[in-house]
Amino acid sequence: MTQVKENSTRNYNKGISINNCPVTYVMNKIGGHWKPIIIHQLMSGPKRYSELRKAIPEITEKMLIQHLKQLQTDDLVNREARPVVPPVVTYSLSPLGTDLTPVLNAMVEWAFRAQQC
Amino acid sequence: MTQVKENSTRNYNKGISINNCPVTYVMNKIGGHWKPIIIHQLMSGPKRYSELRKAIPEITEKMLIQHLKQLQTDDLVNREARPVVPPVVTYSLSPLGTDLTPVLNAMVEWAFRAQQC
DNA sequence: ACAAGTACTTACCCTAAAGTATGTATCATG
DNA sequence: CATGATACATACTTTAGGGTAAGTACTTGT
Repeated sequence: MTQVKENSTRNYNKGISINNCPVTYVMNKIGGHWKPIIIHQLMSGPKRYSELRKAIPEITEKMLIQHLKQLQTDDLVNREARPVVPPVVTYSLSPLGTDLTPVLNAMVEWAFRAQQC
Repeated sequence: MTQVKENSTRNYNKGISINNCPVTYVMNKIGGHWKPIIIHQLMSGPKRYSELRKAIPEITEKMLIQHLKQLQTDDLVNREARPVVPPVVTYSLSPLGTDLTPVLNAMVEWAFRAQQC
């Protein structure tokens, strides 16, 4: 029975609220290797699961659905499943997810300015 | 002798350039648990090492200097050491680091909009 | 009857990032 | 002569995130 350390920063940061640090809050939502890439793909319009896989060839299926699920629970993407066979599942950005555009744009702008120095 | 898998996505993402994915490029610079918090602290002006420690009580010294070093090599913060005893070391945002302000502001704005929904 | 396509699921492994704990150099001061 | 203050360094451990590989359910086409 291995003890879980409740008061570690690791655990603390998980439940961090917007009031503690808004930037950390955002990082928890869109941080990591894959989430920004997935969001970026969906910014060019809704896509089926298989289309996302083709658009991001390096991602594994596990990572793809795992992050898509997380993005759903965070209300950044919507999932629409048509009950046909073979299944047709379409993912799209929610209004909240669409609102991320200025954030990602600011990042891209900074990235190019950083490159020039 | 354990083989290192050269062609893993893990390794691939490390050397990712701005041309592949600007957002991932930015994430590599300011992502993680602590970097945004440190940058945010320095946005209110230069601070000594000990001041940063007091301002971010949860961070360990190891994490603090480790990320300060990384931020230096990425040219986001400057380090100024006065050769006195006891030492006086002051950290401040570089011009490039200061340029991150719109990015962090966009994040904060989005965070508060997200909270209302 | 079996391969193919779709959208997942699950079990197991590996590593990088984060955390813990302790040590170092220098000098002023009591 | 030992303590305190500052700004680190370093060895070891833990954990969360990511990766690999294989399996599932359902139906259409051959």
